[in-house]
Amino acid sequence: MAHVTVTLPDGSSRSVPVGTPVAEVAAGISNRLAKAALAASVDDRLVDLTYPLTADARVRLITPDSPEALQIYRHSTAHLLAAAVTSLFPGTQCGIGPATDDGFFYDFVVERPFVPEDLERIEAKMREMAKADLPFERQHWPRDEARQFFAGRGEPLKVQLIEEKTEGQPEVSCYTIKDRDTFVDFCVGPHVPSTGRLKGFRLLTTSNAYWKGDARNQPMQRVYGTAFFSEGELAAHLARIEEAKKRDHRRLGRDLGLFLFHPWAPGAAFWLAKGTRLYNDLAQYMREVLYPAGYVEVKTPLVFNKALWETSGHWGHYRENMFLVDSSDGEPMGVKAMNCPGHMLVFASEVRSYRDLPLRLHEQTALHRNEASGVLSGLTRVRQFSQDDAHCFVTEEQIASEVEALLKLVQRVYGDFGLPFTAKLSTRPEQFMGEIATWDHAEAALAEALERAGQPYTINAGDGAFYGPKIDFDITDAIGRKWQCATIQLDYQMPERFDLKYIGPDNAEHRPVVIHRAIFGSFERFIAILIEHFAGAFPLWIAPVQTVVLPIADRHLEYARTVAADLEAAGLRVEVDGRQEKIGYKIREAQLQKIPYMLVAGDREAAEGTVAVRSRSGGDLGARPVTEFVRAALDEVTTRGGTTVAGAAAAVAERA
RNA sequence: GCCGAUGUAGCUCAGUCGGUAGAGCGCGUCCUUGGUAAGGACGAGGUCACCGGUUCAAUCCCGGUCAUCGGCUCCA
Repeated sequence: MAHVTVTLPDGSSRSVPVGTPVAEVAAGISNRLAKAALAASVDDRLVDLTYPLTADARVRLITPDSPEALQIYRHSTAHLLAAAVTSLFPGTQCGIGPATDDGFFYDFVVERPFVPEDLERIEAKMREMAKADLPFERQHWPRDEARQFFAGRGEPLKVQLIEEKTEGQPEVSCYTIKDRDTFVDFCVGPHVPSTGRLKGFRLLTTSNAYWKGDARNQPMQRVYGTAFFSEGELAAHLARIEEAKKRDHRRLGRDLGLFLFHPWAPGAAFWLAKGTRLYNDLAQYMREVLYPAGYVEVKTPLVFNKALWETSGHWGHYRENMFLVDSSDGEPMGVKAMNCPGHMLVFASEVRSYRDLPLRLHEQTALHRNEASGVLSGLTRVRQFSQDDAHCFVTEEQIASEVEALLKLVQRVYGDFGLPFTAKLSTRPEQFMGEIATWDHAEAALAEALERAGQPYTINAGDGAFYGPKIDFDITDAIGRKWQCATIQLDYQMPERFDLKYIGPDNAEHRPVVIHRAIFGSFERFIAILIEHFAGAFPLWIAPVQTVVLPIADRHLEYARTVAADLEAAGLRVEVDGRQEKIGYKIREAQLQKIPYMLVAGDREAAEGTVAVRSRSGGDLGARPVTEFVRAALDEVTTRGGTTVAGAAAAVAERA
């Protein structure tokens, strides 16, 4: 019998008869591997364990530890869901059911929307089918036969998928799960060998979706679920969802008196006293970072003539997202949705020399974008917001060094907030403007800057903006969620549209390049992230109220006010809780407001010029002279104590 | 914008199978002056989101509007 040679990841190889399923290769290595294997990678293609080896190949078994494993496992769980649904609700049409970042979903066409009780029934059916350990069987069908089969079953969506995905192929693959009925799904796979492998899953919610995500198409019911290899990991994930709910900035924003929303201004926050404090402090922090880095701050108009937006190109592409207002002469004007066009006008307002470059314009004024009503959400998706926006006008040659400086700013700012982050370089998309040589040069400049700044990054090929490549940053918060905040985008188009020029050393006109960049992104969104990251327990240096003085009895109120005045004079943000309540009550309130330090003032303290310090996270620290506390607190502010991820985790551990 | 759900006191929520409503917390007054996470008594708060319809009667049923929440990106 003919043999093929299998090469394993460790470089070793072995010879097996032609047609041997990869599962047997696993069995030949070890029992443990055979039991753990879910699928395999053959010459970098993911396949089932039943896949027969017909040629020499590199083979890697996929086990729960493999990077691809969870995705396969979740996709199989989605199939199990579909099998359960079609079994319980005959006549249901299936759409698609992919794995997602933290679970899976499957879309169905059903008679009536699912209710929570349906989910319970479906999940119970899934467990029953998992317990029965039914095999996922792969079949190869002639394409026409498959089309007829699904058409005959009243599954036109599957027919459509077959037509779109397998054009020109003689055969298509389907997977079956045989229960009382046989569930058949058109699917490229791979899948785990049998339903018995699926354990830690849970259905979460249902929602509406459309076929192919297009509202003009067939409405469908989407069932979301999540799945992990073990019950323990599943429980941890569900706990994380609960934790995220507790940290929801919309709830904390109200509880902590930071901001509110009103139905009469949808998508626009009212910043209350404490929230404004935080907002302004962040704005000031950013100025203190940017001014020494050579930025100048400007304020440009909020409302512009149509001509500006026509020149920038936004009138054609972005108008439906802009608020338009009438002017006295009847011409519509656009409320600004971004600062760049205004900054182009600032640049163009003078003759610029190469000696003036880089010119860095920073702006924090409000922007408005008319987001669809259904997408508004807390501070993370709003209609009115401000960015820590800036545009750097540079020469072609300055790109790399300017971006390197920017990367260092990003590293510094996220470091100050204790937020870990990753960078990704997005390169030329299929639809792009300009010359390929220019793009190549720009991408090389960005890569060079990343290397020089010592910034690890991944490449997101083809994901750049049509006007230039970019670097995006994802920060990871205290409970592991990723948020895209900072961005650095090269733009060759906007200078072109506004016919920007500078005079070079050769005394000729040249076109500058614009770098759009933001580090926080928007103040609104960044504050939302900070609230959720710190669970509302801000480190001292950004806490809107840093200390509260708690007099024990009325006779200590005067002393408490003296203490507060001292703290305030030292630059600390302080309140006095002079209400006629017991000290335990005041402490409880201060803890719930997540105020970093509580200073108890009674007879002993008033007599000795001390305060009894209680820390939000560390409890009673004992009496200390006021001056000593001030010194320690100011030191903590300067060093940004409590900002690290570990500090945030400690804050979480505090009683909620 | 689309689909679904929700909207009752400042907050969290009960409730009314159609007869205009309640709790806890918070708030106010009084008593209490208390030493590290809730002292006590009394009291004030509601056009039951808004507009319209059905009805003798609507917070409840019907229609519309607004807002909020979950989705609407994940492509065998």
